[in-house]
Amino acid sequence: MATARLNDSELADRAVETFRMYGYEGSSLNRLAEATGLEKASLYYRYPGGKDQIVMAAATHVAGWFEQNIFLPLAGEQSPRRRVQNVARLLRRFYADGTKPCVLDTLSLQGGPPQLQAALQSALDGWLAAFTNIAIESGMTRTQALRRAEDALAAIEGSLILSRVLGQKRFFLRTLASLPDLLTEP
Amino acid sequence: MATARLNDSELADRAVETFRMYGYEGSSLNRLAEATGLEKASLYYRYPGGKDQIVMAAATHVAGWFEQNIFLPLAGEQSPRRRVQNVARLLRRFYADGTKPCVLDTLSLQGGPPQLQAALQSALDGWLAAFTNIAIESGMTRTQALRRAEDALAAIEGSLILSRVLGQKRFFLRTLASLPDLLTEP
DNA sequence: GTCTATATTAAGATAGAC
DNA sequence: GTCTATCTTAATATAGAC
Repeated sequence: MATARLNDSELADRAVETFRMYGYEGSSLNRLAEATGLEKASLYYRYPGGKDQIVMAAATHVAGWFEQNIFLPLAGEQSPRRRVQNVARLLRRFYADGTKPCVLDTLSLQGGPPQLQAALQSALDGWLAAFTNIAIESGMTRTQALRRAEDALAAIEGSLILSRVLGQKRFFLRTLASLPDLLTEP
Repeated sequence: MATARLNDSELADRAVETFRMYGYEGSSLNRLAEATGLEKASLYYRYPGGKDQIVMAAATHVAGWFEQNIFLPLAGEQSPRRRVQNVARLLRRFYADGTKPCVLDTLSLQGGPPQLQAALQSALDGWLAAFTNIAIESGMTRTQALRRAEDALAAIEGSLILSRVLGQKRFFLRTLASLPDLLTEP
């Protein structure tokens, strides 16, 4: 058997980059083929279910990224504040200083397979829980911590839109800078 | 000359509804025809430039809606707080309690004509200016007012995403409820 | 001004060679 | 496992009747 040009993780990663920029409907197989360096037929070999299977693999891959770069670091050894600072740094890279959209936004538009919405919901739920937990650990009540987590998530997603539409990174970067206080100062 | 089934305003309104749900790439002429009740050929008669012209008309129409339902009410006669409460009510209807996405989000993805991004940027700039002005009028410094306006916009856009992905209106509704304090309490 | 019918291009998807 | 070639369907767009 011939060896694959890209492993599943690299392949899903390229797919995520395409879906986050163009959305589900805008991510044609031609664009996905170009982004991955594979021909359309090769994509069908890797994902017999076609575009729907590719987008689900992309969603799963992003959920894994959240696991590694948000959930795990937030459950680490350092002080809560340092852990949040670390996560903010990782988020800054993932969103390229606010120049790249969030898949939770992009892929939650109408269109795509029904399970996709469930996958996005699950990923966002996990993210909210991770933020809530670090806020509780920082001394907040459950209610207050939940509220801070929701505000933080909304601020991240909202500032990404402002940064994208106005072409200015400062909105997103400022939100990241506010994260430590928001999540760890009761 | 035969009389049009829909005037330009009604037509643009249906187009906006389609674009906000499906984005630019997902809004095929078939979907636009279904949403407007016109055949594709009739859409080309009204908009010879095709889909690109339709999306620009939609963007212009939304900018007009902002003018009428945000800028003008915020420059009204009542107290600043009452004016913001009024705008919050209008926003609640426009976003259907947080169940419908914002075109500034949906249409700012990759794809579509280049002028579209300029139109969205201009609409968002106007919205920010209107929010900033009411905050200044409420006694804030220019710097503080600008900051509050940006935070308010990001909170609106971000909470719309949370509400959409998690299927819960409360995120968006809570943001609307916080608007009067955010924009009029120094 | 809107329609039916049709042309043209791109999208999603498969077959079979290497 | 990836490719070229091809099929089928849907998309954008136009022609011409009413």
